[in-house]
Amino acid sequence: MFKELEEAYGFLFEDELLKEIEACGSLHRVQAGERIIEIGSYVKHIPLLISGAIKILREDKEGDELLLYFIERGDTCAMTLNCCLGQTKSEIRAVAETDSVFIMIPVEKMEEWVGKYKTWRHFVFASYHSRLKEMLDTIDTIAFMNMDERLMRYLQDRAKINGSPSIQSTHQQIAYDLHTSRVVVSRLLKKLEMEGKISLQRNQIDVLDL
DNA sequence: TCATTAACACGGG
DNA sequence: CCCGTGTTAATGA
Repeated sequence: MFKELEEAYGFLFEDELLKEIEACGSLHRVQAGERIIEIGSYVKHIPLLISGAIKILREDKEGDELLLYFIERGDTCAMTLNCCLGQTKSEIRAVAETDSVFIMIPVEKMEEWVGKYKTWRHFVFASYHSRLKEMLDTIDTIAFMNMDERLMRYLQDRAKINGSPSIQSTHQQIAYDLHTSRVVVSRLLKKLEMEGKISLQRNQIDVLDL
C-alpha cells in the first residue's frame, strides 16, 4: 500500500505524514458502478483517492439524480470533509465511475493532522478551494449553458477521467446524470455527431473534439 | 420555442 | 426476442 500511496501523494506530503496515513488508513478497492457513500449516511472517514475516479451526485426528493462533479487521483471530497467536521449526514451520493482504489482516513486523525502537518492543512484548504471552483463551474453550466453545451462538457469530462475518448454508456444513463430525458440526449448526441465532435456507436461514444 | 412523455420501428446481439 | 437507438406526435411550460 505504501508504494501506491507515495506515487499518488509523495510529492505533496512529507514521509512522516505518509507513514501516519499508512498506519491508520484502510485501503479500499471498488469496481465501477459501486456505491461508496449513500445519502443520509453518517460519514466518519475521509477518502483519499489513489487511482480511478469517483462521481459525486445529488438527488432530489423524487429520487432523480444530478451530477455534481468527478473526483480524480490526488483529490479528496470536500463534501465529505464538510460532513465529517459538521458531524452531519451525507448530502451526496458517491459512486465509482471507474474501478478505483482509495484510502479511508478516520475523522479524528484528519483533524489531528490539520494542526500537526502544514502540508495536510494546505491539502485540505486546496481541496475546498478546487471543489468550490468546480461547483461554481457546474452551477454556471446548469444555469447559463444550453443542454447541448452541457452535454459536450459532460462528455469531455468523462473522456478525460477515463483517460480515453471512448465512453461506454447508454443515452439513458447520460440522461439520468444530466437530469433530462433520453429523447433530448439522443437528439443532441446526433447533432454533435453531425458537427463532427463525436462519433456514435451502440453503447459507446467517442469524443473527437477534446 | 423547446423539453417531456408516450409510442413506434429498426437493427444488432 | 430484448435492448438501445432514432424519430415523431401530442402536450405543456
